[in-house]
Amino acid sequence: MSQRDLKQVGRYQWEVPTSAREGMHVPVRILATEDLAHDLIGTEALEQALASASLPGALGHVVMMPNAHASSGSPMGSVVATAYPGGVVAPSAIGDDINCGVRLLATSTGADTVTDVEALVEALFEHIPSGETAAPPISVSRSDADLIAQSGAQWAYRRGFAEQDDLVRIEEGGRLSEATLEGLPKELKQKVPEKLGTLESGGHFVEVSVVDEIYEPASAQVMRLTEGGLVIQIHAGSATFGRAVSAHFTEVFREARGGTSDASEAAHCDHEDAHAMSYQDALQAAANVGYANRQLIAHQVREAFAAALGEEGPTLHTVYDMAHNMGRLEMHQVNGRHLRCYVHRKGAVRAFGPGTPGIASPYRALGNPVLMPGQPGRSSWVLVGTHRGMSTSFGSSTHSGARQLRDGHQNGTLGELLERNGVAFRSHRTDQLATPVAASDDPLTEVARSVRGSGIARLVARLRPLAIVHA
DNA sequence: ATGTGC
Repeated sequence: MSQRDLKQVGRYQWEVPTSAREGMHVPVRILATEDLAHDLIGTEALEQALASASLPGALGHVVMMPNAHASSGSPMGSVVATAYPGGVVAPSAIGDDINCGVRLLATSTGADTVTDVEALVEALFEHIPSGETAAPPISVSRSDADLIAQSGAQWAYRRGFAEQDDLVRIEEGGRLSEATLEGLPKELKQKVPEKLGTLESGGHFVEVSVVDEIYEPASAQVMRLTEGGLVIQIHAGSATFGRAVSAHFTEVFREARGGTSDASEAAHCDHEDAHAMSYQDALQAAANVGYANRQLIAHQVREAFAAALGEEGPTLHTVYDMAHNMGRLEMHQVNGRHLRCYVHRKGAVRAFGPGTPGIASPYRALGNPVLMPGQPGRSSWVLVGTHRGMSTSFGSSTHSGARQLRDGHQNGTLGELLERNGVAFRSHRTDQLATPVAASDDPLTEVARSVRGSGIARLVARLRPLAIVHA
C-alpha cells in the first residue's frame, strides 16, 4: 500500500480501500490530521489495521485513531466491529489488559488549597501499592475472587470501599452481569486477588491535576468540573487477570482451529461457538476485576487525601470510570442498516452520543463522558461523545491524547519535562524518568485536535498535571 | 503497556 491508497473522505478522515490488501472485507478509516494520517503510511500499525479489516464478518470500516500504534494483533487505538451473529471475536482486537481504563475523581475545592503537593504525592505513593512487589492494600481472600469477578465495583461497595454515588457514575454500574469464572483453570482464577488495588509495574499511574481550561461550561457542570478545581485520574486495568484470560483464550481459539493457523494471524472464534461464549463470560469477569480494581485504588486515593490533608481535605466525587480495552455487543447503523455489532475497542473508549441507551444515567442526556489522559507531565482532557461519532467510529474515541514519539522528534527526558512543568513525581522504577519525550509542548496536542476535528467527541475540559504516582 | 522477549 502506498500514499496513493490513502483517500481523504472528510476534513479529518482518511480511508484505505479494500483494494489495498487481499482479503480485506471493509476499508480502514483513519481519523486524524493530514500529518498524523500520512505518518501512518508504511507503519506496522497500519498493516495491523488492514489485517483487522480481513477478520471474518468485519462491518462498516476498521477505525484507526489518530495516535494508533502497533501492538500485538490489532493496533492500539483501533475499533473493529464484526457481525453478530456471523462474525468472529478476536482477543487481540480488544487488548491483553482487558478493561484497562481510567477513573476520574473531582473535588469541590480548588487546587490552590493543596499547599503541600510533596506531602500529598508521598501519601498517595504510600497508600497505592505499585512496582514488582506490589501487594493488595487490603486483605483479598481466595473466596473474594468469585464475588469480584461476578460483581466488580459492587463487590467493593459491599466491602465498604465504594459509595453508592461512585457506582452510578461507573460505566455499566461497574458490573457486567454475564461474568463467571466457571470452567476456567484454577491457576487462572488464582490471578484475581493477586494484584488487586495495585498499579502493577508498567505504565499505570495516579495523577493529581487542576482543571486548566473549560471549553463547555454547561457540560463541565454536569461532570462536576470547575475551573481551577482539583481532579485525580487513575489509570489501571484488571490487575494481571485480564492478561491471563487473553492468553488462555488465544490458545483455546488456536487449538480449536487445529493449531494449524499461522501464528501471525489473529486468534479468533465464531461468535456462535461455545469457546467464544466461554470467552465472553471470562471477558466480563476480567472487566469486573478492572472496575473493582480502579474502585479499590479510588478508595486508597481517598485514604491518602485524608492522611495528607486531614479534616480540611476535599471530598472526592467520581466523575466517570471507563474501559479502554473491551469488547461489547451493541446496535449500530451500518450502511443504513440497524445491525447487532460486536465492537472490539483497543486503546479506544465508548463515546456514545447524547441519549444513546447504555450511558450512565447522570450523563444520558449529555452523552458518554470520555476520559483522555495525555502523556505524563502534559495535558489531559475530558470530552463527551457525539451523534457524529456513532456513524463515524461505532460510538468510540481514542484512549490517549499523547501521540507516538517519532524518530528524531525527541527532546529531552520525562524527568526534564516534569521539572520544567513543576510536576511532583514518585515511582518505584528508577528508569521512568529517563524515558524520552516529544518536543512539542503545545497544550492542545495534534491528537486532541484530530478527535475534535473528526467530530467523534467534543472537548469539555483540559487538565494540567500537578503530581504523579507512576507504576 | 510489562516481575515483556529474539
